[in-house]
Amino acid sequence: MGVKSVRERNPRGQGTRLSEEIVDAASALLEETGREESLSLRAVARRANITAPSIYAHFADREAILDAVIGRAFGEIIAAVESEREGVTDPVASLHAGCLGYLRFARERPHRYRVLFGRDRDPQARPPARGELDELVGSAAFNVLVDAIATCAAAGRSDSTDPFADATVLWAAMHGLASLQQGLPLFPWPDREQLELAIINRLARVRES
Amino acid sequence: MGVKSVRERNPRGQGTRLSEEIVDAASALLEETGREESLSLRAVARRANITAPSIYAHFADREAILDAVIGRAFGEIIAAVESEREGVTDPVASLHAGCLGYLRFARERPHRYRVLFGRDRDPQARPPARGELDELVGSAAFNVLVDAIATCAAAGRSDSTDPFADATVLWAAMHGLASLQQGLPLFPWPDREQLELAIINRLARVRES
DNA sequence: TGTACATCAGTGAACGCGCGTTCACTGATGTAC
DNA sequence: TGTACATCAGTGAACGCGCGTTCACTGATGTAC
Repeated sequence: MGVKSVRERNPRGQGTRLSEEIVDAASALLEETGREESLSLRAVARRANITAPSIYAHFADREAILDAVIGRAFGEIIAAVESEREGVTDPVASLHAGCLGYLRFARERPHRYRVLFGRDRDPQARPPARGELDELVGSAAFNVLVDAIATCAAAGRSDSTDPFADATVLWAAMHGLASLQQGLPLFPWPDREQLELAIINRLARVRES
Repeated sequence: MGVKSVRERNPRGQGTRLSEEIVDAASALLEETGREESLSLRAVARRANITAPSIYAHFADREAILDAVIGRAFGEIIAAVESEREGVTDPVASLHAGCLGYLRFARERPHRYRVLFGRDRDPQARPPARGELDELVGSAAFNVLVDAIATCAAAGRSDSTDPFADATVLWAAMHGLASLQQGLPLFPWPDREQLELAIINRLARVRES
């Protein structure tokens, strides 16, 4: 603040370094403000200690920065779920671990989670790129959930006869719980873990032990 | 367009008429664009065939217009649910009717639904007013759902032992389904009604007939 | 019935601001000779 | 080893725009006499 510092220039071949620093800055800004619309190109540049035009060497426009932030957040939530499931072999325990990990990510990184499915974006603008992203990375992640339910069913631990449909409702329910809990903190929420397990067990049709 | 028309002035005592026309204009604009941020004070004024400063006689600021739009949408979804349940006496059928009505509203009026729980708003700004609104009208609507489940349980048609918690997860799941279906239209959604009934019956613990 | 006047719904000009994007440029760094 | 030079990451000024909000005002309408 006040001190006018000129950024120390990156060495030659390291064009990607600034590119990553820009996404860092945008992600940090998002985490702070929680508002997608506060990620203006100029605000991101200020945060990265850079002048606004410098960004154009790395991103086509403001929208492209947002795409990069979303892409990174996608990777983060997938990693969070996978790390939670790591080493868990029991099918039901594995389903629980993954789902609880998903919900934990949404709870602990609310702004990052929100940007994944918030969909505040102009529907007119670049639907192809957005669609591709969602289809590819999203469906890959979704298939993990389908498999988890199918594995439970194969092991006789779930009554699911349509793992795809059951995964769909389970995912929708988890998303709804995550969204509402962060949107309505004043609501008198019952015990969180009880809600989460009720959703998982009932929608994945887990057999009562 | 191009034709500069001066608005025909409202008669004396009818100050509320313009007030309603402003909310009309804002709601229409929201329905068209689907983006909360496109409801700029000036855009609303243009849509209402009014100059921007005229709005200040009726609303304190831009945010107040949004509050009015949200308030109206709340009334609309409550009316939609109630009209769907009207005349249905069977407890389970009544629960189904209300929930399907909720989901139908979300599907047919996606932008209005989104503004209810979208929560894209500055968390710093006027949390008290927002909180009041949510607590009062929101919890009244929510209690309808709790009662519906409790009635099913009392009639032996549901195994719910905690209607409040079950209503919470059911609501969250419905919200998630509504949000995702409108956010990810390219997802290969299974049969909609099957999903909806699965969510309702499993989370409200409706007994299989 | 006729006229003067107070009311007040709505206007139009102006302000300062942050925005996205463009353009010509600068100057440290690595390389060729 | 020393020097001239091309590269290119990043700068700084400028553009036009829509925004929220303020201010002094206008002029049709209802009312008091």
